[in-house]
Amino acid sequence: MVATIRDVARLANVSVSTTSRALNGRDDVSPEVRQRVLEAAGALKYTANLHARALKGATARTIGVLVADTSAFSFNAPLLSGIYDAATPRGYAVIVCNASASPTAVRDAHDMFVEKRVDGLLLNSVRDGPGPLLALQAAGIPFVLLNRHIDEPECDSIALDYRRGTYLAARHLLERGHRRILHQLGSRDHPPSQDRFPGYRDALHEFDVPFDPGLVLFCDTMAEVHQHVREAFERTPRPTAVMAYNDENALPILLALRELDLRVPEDVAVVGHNNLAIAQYLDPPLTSVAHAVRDMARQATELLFEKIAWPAQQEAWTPRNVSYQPRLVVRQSSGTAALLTRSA
Amino acid sequence: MVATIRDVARLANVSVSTTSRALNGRDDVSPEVRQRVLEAAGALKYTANLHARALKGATARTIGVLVADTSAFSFNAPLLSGIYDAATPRGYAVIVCNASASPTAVRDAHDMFVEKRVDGLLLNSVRDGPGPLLALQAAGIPFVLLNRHIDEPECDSIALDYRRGTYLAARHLLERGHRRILHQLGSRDHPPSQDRFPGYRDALHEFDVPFDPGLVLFCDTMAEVHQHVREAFERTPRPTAVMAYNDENALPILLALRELDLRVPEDVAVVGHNNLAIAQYLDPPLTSVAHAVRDMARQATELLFEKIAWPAQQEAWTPRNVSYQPRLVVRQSSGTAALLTRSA
DNA sequence: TTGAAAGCGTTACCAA
DNA sequence: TTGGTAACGCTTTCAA
Repeated sequence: MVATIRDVARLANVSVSTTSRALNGRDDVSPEVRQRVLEAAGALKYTANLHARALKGATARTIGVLVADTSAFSFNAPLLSGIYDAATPRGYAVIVCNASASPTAVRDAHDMFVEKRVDGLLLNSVRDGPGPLLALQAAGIPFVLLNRHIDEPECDSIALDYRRGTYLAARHLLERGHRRILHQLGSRDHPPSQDRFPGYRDALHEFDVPFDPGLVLFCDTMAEVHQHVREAFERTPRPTAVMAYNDENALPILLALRELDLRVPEDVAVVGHNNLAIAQYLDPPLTSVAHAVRDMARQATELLFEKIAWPAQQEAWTPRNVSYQPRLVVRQSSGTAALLTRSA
Repeated sequence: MVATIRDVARLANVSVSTTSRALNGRDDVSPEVRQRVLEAAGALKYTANLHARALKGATARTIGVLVADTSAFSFNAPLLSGIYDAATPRGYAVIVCNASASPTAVRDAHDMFVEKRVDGLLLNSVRDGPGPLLALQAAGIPFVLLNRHIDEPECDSIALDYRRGTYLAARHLLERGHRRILHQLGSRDHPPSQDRFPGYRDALHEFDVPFDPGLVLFCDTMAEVHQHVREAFERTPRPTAVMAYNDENALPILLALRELDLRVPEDVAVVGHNNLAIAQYLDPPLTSVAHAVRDMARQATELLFEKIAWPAQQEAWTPRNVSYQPRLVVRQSSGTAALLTRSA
């Protein structure tokens, strides 16, 4: 179907080895022969078979990405975008797998990555614990944890500091006088939800505000967000502020508040998370915690390449744990300066 | 670094060929030997090298995806998700490339896909014209155009019918009495923008409304959407309705209208596109054109697999062009039944 | 039931 | 400067 190097050699009337050297731009080939070989290759539309190259010891120039849940759109899209940005200019291809496709998806994906002899791996899921990671280490495949952390084995990780982001949001609200702050989270067993929660407690503790478990809501869908938040605001004493799990979830929250005739920010302050482009166009513009997802992914990919290129024989690699710091973007949904004065 | 089949054979004390047969579950191996081989493989954590297999004639079980622009988040995320959903259960890996990474990105990506001998290709970009497609056909790599179309060469394509979606939205507004409908689009040279526009003209024509070029706005960023739409509503005669390029863009539009104290839907009707989850939570809930992006991607992937499995030697393949029909989801932003009566 | 050998497409090593 | 040969890891004849 496709021409091989032998076809090219035959057409150019030289040996296969000379053809190989000519195609690879080596200098021990006469200009005239090189010319003939390149013409023949062009005529036959020859493209080297990467599998053969990989078998000879070259690498496949491919990295793998294991994503926790491909349906978490607004997170995964910039994540993958950052990875491509770093990988493509280096000539690396990216294979993406979905860890939540099936119960055995994580294992299947790891097996596939090893089969394909990828040069390295970015893991956004450690659902199956340290086992697969140890296997990777044994197989000599470098990897970096992407927005996940695990204590054993000690490995490289680059993560957004959700705890700190949540802390910043909560502190901001506490500073403005809020004491009953509703904390809306995603699924109970979802790592990003678990990462956020301690930041809320940190801030409460700092302001000597007792923790009320009734103010924490775990929601699996937008419809649940809407319903649970609405119910929470119908109870007394009413919360005076809400921290949304993310900016999308702020929308059903804002709807619930409209339905209850509660004004934002006069009656209730609202803070989002992730600072999507839409946040500034909401009514009122949404205060949100900005995380550099794309940058994080890019840097994780660059760290992975550093690791791939590391001469492990000569020097031991020291694992790194990079934490990306969030930034609170204050807009009107969390109150104005006037409000600040009033409640201070 | 990693065990080969010879290591396994040596440890199990059998030949390489027997080892291969045992590992591949062939039945001409004695149970006792098979057992020994599997144990040895387990002990050495043996994983077959896919490059060697591919070289022997097996396929790499990989498909490639060329995405037009990885930063178009809300479109690409469900697109890729649908592709994974179809590919992963079949044991296929997915390599994703970004066609807008560099001027040579399309060519580079095609070269890479051929080098890697992928089994098939999904193309969401035909930026470089028919040349690369002809090359693929010559190389015998099956491909399907994903939400793109090209006349020559004749090839398989699966696309969302943006023209029809835009027509439905415009007709809906015309039926409610609107005659000055602002049409906000994305970049002028962006195919999805070009696909939408004729639908607008179709509807105007059907209602005998003359086309006013001043009512079409091309915008590259959300900030531009906000600014251009605002300017358009400050001119007289004022439009009475807006069709947003997509739901995200509806947000800066709604903001511009709020700033001008124009009520939605009483003063201005607004229609979005893509029907994101957030549409129903906006204020007012946004009428939007729903497109089944994920389904389209899944079906495109399945069509690709059908093509990959096609016995081309025996029967000629007949190209198909599937058009995914949109659905208008009417919510309050385009007016109520009362309004309909009033303006009819 | 088992094993030896050939070959997939490529590159590297040596000789010529 | 060129070409023959071996080897990468695997599967598949074909013999034994």
